[in-house]
Amino acid sequence: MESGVIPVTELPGGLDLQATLESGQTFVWDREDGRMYEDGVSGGSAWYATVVDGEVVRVRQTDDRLEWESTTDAEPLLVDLLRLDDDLDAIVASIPADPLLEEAFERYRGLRLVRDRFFPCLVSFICSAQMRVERIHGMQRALAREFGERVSFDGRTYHAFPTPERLAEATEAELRALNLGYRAPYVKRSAELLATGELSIADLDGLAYEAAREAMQAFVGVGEKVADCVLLFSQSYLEAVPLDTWIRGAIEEHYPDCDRGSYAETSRAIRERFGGRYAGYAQTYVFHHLRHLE
DNA sequence: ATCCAGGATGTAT
DNA sequence: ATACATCATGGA
Repeated sequence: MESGVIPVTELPGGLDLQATLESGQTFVWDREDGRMYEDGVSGGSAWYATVVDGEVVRVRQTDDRLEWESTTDAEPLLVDLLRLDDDLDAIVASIPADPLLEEAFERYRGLRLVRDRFFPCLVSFICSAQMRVERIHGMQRALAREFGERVSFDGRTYHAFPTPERLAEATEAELRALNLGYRAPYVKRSAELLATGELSIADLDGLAYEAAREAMQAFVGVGEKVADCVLLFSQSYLEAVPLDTWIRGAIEEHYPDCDRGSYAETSRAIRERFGGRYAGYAQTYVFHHLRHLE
C-alpha cells in the first residue's frame, strides 16, 4: 500500500473535499462511513474511496491535510481527478460578483470541479434524468457492484465502474433490475455506441464548446443538459452551465433577464453573466448552495 | 394520494 | 423550431 499527504494550504483557493465529492457532480466516490449526502453530517475526516484506471484510491481531509492511501502513487491521480491544478482563487476572481454567488463562494470555498472519466460520467448523467442526487449515486454504485471489475485493497473489495463493453452486454432487464427505470435502454444503447466504435470520445477532439455539446447528443439519453454535465465534469469545458431545475430556478429568481426561452440562448446569457470561461464553476457553486438551503 | 426529482425521446404542429 | 404526452421509481 502506498500513502501520502497533500498539504491543502499550498493549493490556491484551498480544498473542501466533502463539498467537492458530495455536490452531485461526481458519482464515482463512495463515503466509507455510509453517510454520503446526509445533511448536517460533517465530512471532515470521513474517508472516500473510488477505483479509477484500475487503481483504488482512498482519501480524507483533516484540516489542511489531504491524506491518501492507494494501490499506486495517487498524488498525480488526485491532482487530475480533483482539479488540484486549478487556481481556484483566480477562477473565483474571474467570476462577476453578485449576492448569490458571494454567498455560495463564501460558504463552500474550496469546492472544486472534478475531472471524471468519460464513461462513468456519461452513464451517471444519463441516469440523472428526473432523479434525485442520492439515487443517482445509488444507481452508479449498483452498476459497479453488479458489472464492475473487483479490486482488492487493504483487505477489502472495491468495484471499478463497468466498461462500455460490459454494459453493452448487459440486458435491459438486468439494468431495470437495478432500478434504472426508463433510463436502462439509454445506458445500454450509449454503451453499445462506444463499444462498437460507432462513437468515440475522440469525436470531441478540437471541438469548441457548443459544437462539442451538439456532438454529445449523438449518444442516447443525452440532451442539451446532460451533454453540458459531461462536458463540464469530465471534459474540462469549464464554460458549460448545465441548465437543470435548480439553475433554472436561480435564473428565474436572480437572473430573469438571462431567460431567453431556448436552452441555447439562455445558456449563452447565463454563461456571459457568470464571466464566460469559468462559468461552470459558478454553476456548481450555485447548485450546491441552493440545494442546501432547503 | 399526489407531486416531484440535475430530462430525453417520439410525435404532432 | 416548439408543444405535448410518456417514460420508472421512491420519497415527501
